[in-house]
Formats: sequence, C-alpha cells, structure tokens
Amino acid sequence: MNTFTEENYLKAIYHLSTQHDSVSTNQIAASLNTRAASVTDMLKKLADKRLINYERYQGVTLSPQGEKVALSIVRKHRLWEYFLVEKLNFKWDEVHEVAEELEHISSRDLVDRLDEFMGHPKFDPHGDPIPDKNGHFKANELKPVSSLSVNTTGIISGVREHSPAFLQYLEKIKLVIGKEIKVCEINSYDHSITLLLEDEMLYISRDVANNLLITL
Amino acid sequence: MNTFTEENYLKAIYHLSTQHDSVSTNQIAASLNTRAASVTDMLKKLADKRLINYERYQGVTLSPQGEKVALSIVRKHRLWEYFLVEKLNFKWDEVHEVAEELEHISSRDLVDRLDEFMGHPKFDPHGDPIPDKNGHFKANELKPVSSLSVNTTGIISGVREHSPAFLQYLEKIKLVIGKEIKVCEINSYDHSITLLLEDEMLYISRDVANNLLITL
DNA sequence: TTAAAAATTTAGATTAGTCTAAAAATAATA
DNA sequence: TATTATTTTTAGACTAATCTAAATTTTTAA
Repeated sequence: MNTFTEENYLKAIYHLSTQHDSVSTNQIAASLNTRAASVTDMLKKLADKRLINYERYQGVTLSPQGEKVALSIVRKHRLWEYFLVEKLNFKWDEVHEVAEELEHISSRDLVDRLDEFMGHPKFDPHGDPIPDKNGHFKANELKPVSSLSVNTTGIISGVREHSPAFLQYLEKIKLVIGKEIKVCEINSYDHSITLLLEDEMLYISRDVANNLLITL
Repeated sequence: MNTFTEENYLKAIYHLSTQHDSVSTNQIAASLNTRAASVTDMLKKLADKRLINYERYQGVTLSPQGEKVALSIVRKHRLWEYFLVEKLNFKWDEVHEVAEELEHISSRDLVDRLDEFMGHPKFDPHGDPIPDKNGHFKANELKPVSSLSVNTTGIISGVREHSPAFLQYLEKIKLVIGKEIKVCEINSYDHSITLLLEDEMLYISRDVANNLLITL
C-alpha cells in the first residue's frame, strides 16, 4: 500500500502527464504547493518503489504500476464526486475538496460497490470520464469553446478548470453541462465570444471560452 | 483540526470511558495496539490542546471539547456503517475496517447530508446508537443475554463485540438483530445457555451470551 | 510499612515528510 | 561557445508519531 502523500504525488504526475510528455520537478512542486527539494525526495522514493521512471534532472513519467495506482485514485475521486452531487445534492463547485479526502479510502470493494450503486456512471459532474475498475475509459472528444468558429453549435460537456469561483460563475450565467450553445461572434481583438444560449445572447471572455469544453 | 492519530486516541479514550471512570495509559495502549511510552507522549500533546484532563500517573478523562470531538468521530463511524450496510449491501461483519477510515473525513457538511440522505437513522447495524449533529443520543437499555433468567424473552438488539469472527458466527446461527429469543435453560456449571429461536433450540456459550445484547 | 511487582514516564533513536540554503547540472542567450 | 539564468539536487535540520530501554512512581501484598 502507498501513503496518502505518495498517492497525491502519483495523481499530480498523472494529471500533468496529460499535458506534457515528461513532467518536471517544478511542475509537480507548483501543483502540490510544495518545494522542489521536497519533490526530489519523494521522486527518489517513488522510483525506489518502481512507481515512476526517474533520472536526475531529466523529469519523470509514470511506470505502468504507477499509472495503475494513479488511475485508481482518479476513479475514486470522480466516483465520489458523482455520488456527492447525485445522491447528496452537493453543487458541482462544492465537491472537489471533499473528494480529495475520499479518494484515499483504500477499500477496493467500497469503490466498486459505490460504482454499482450509482449505475456505473461514465462521467463525473464536471464532464471528466470515470475510469472503470480496470482503469479503462473512453477519452471523450471535448474541444474548448475557444476553438469553435462562428455559427457552429455544440453542447457543453465539461470544464478544464475546477475552481469553485469558475464553476460558480458558470452556474450563475446558466452555462452548465448539457446546454446547447451557438457561437455568434468572435471579437478578433481580445478573442471574447458572443454566444446564443436558449434564445439569449451571452458574452464570455477568452479565458472562460478556453476552459469550457463542448462536444459537437 | 486534529490529526488522524489524535482522533483515534480521543475515540479510544471515549470508548474506554464508557466502562471505567478514568482511563489508564496501558488500557489505551492495548486498545490501539501501541506502546505505553507512545501513549504518554500523545497524552501530553492532547492535554496541551485541552482535549483531555491528564496528570502524570493518574489516568485520563476527556475534557468537554475532547468529548465533542470523540462524539463526532463516533457519529461519523456509525453513520458510515449504516450507509455501507443499507445502501451498498455490505454485511455487518465487513463494515468496521472501512468505517475506521471513513470516520476521519473532515467535512461536517458531508456527514450531515449523509445523515439526511439515510433518513436520520438512530442505530448502526450492530445496534449502537448514532449521535445526532449535536452529539446527543438516547442510550438504549441493552442487557447481555447472560443476565437473563430462565423463561424470560428478549429481542436481539446489539452486540458488545464487533470482531468479524463473532459477527459471522451470529449470522451463521441466525442470531441477528431483530430476532426474538427465549431463555430455556442455563447450565450452572459453565453458564452456557439453551435458547428458543424461531421454534428451534439453540445452544450458546457464556462468552457469546455476554456479548449479545437484548431489549426486553 | 516496607519490599516486590506493576504501571507509567523519561531519555534517546528512528522514519516519513517537509523545509531552507547552498551546490550542481542544464538551458538560454549574448 | 562562454557566461548567465534557471532548474534541480544535496546537505542538514525540523516535526509528528513511533519505538526500546532505563528510570520513576504507584500499587500490592508479605
């Protein structure tokens, strides 16, 4: 078994790996709010346990075993988020912190039964895919709203940023998962976008458009 | 906030306090599978935080603040056990270990919503009372089967021992919560008991009778 | 009521995870 | 390509929780 801390490092490396081939010490330190020196210490430990591929100064990748552990944490995190929203009526901006704790509960049986109880959901409340018990999931083909051209439509299906502030903002302007949008105008100066959402015009910044994901 | 370990010490002291006025270092060490020296260190720390009343060599009691923390852990533990059995179909002998982890999830909101979701249950799957959000609960008047005299009846309502081995044994002989029993004969040599359970005669040892609780 | 036994505490180490400050390696650029 | 800047690692220290072994206090019982 791995410690709570080791699990958090593996999860951080996993998430950073989806954006970069190899993950650097500083990237990990930033994402875990810790210092580079602490990261180096932990990387040595994880390498000793064969959970990562690590050579000094060369960055790090997950080993197959490390990826397996990371995926099980991600699975637990997303299943718990689904549970909190669907069964306990949490809002989608309230679940992340709690799921950060719940994801470390070790019982394999628990998470599988929870999955069963909820009918094997495929996506969490933010549109992220939930890996199955073998770590498999179909990566959904999500594109940021900012990549759309004028007059195309799409369905809001996920977010790239999970901060409560962002999620609450989306909630407030009713830009939530499942809604259909149409791009009406793209401002070429600041890349802000005017959308059509349920017969209403809506103006969003480039930043929001970048972090909001749709399926076509 | 208190650490995971501090919470476990407070919980252990709480449980031991229900049986003894003042709790000794060795009792705590035994119940936590640790050494007396480690317990002394922790007692100093808990006393500094005003969670316990402690004087060297004199044993320990919970302060009001300490009892509040302990009760919140007990509440979480028992609510999670109820959830696991009622919603996720765990057996009553499988839930203790998992609940030992879940009881340390800190979100107050989570446990209150869970309570709500399950309809504010009053007793966990082993018949132990679940404190409400203010730490209040009515201590049920349970007596061990071993205290009954011949020809009296009672309803199985709880257990005093939570080991999987004991619970599985009860399950096997169908002596589970809710069933009515009648004491037919008490063996004066070894205090074993012959019971009537649903028209069948059943023989149990003194030890089992001591750890099985009934309401009249 | 004193000597032996038991319980408890202290002293001194150890491990996991973290930190700061300094050294070493890599990357960037003049 | 030589020098500067950045990144990463090492060295050494700290805290929380634990341990063993020795010392101290309390309890028991002769």
